[in-house]
Amino acid sequence: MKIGELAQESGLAPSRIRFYEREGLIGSIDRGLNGYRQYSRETSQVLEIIVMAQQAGFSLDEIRNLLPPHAKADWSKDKLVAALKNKVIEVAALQRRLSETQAGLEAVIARIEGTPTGGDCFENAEAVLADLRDQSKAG
Amino acid sequence: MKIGELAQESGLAPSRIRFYEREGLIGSIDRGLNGYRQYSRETSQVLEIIVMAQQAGFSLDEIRNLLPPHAKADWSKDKLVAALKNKVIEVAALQRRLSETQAGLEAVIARIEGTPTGGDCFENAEAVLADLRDQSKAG
DNA sequence: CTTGACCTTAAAGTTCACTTTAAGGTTAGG
DNA sequence: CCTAACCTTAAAGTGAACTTTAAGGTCAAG
Repeated sequence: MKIGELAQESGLAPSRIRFYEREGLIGSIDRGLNGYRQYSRETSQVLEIIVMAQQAGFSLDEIRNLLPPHAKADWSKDKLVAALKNKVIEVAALQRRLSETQAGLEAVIARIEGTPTGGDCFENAEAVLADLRDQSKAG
Repeated sequence: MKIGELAQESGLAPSRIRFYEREGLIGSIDRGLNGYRQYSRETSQVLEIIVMAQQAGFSLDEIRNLLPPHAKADWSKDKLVAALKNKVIEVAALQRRLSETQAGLEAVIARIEGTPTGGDCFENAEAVLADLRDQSKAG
């Protein structure tokens, strides 16, 4: 699979895939005799994980440190299981970060909406809205 | 409240607060006779909303369009809450996807650990990769 | 055997979201 | 009065994450 096809499949620009290679997020890959990169289908999995991790708020630096042994397909059973378990850990990390984001969003929504029974929250929301309104008028 | 105090309270650098003002995320505020900015206590909550929205993946451009009053007095609460809830749904979808990935990975690990260690490691790897592919497409 | 769509590299450019700098004005404490 | 710690501005600088450009090599079709 050449870089254009991988780009098509993954939805990422070829320049971006080459950039990730330069940055060490994906390991070095096979080259054909012409020097063209030859990718395995596994690579689009890796790209997918990178994109998801980014959406969860990880920097490329964090993602690089999160995906350590991008050893190539010299798959022994142990290596394979180790790599997969690594992925499990990494996915769990993404989930934790997303949960935090989720909780933060819910908290903000609750404060803005105000709760029917909580006078404190309502008062808070009113204050927030009043402040927003004041600042908007002034600007 | 001067900008340094607001910075202290909100955890944002003064330069960042001025930057948000320049960018139109917070309206221009009162100035003392000396020209110093005078903030109300609620401003730190506006900043909190901005930071939370950023963590949820909103760009400053999106946040700016979310906050100011383009129309009348009914401008922001519904719009803002709707956008935030939309983001919650997006994040939840991402989490579901990750849960599926997680379950798939664990199933694959269990399967590999339950197979005998024969000479067909490569065959195993191929089967595993096929599983991963199916998993990602099902998600 | 040329055309055009691919691929290669290194290097420079872009956008976003800030921060730092430069040059100054203000205010509280000794 | 002096100093230090605040505040002001405009403009330049930074780092992350890419993209674009320049200059060229490869390859299938006509």
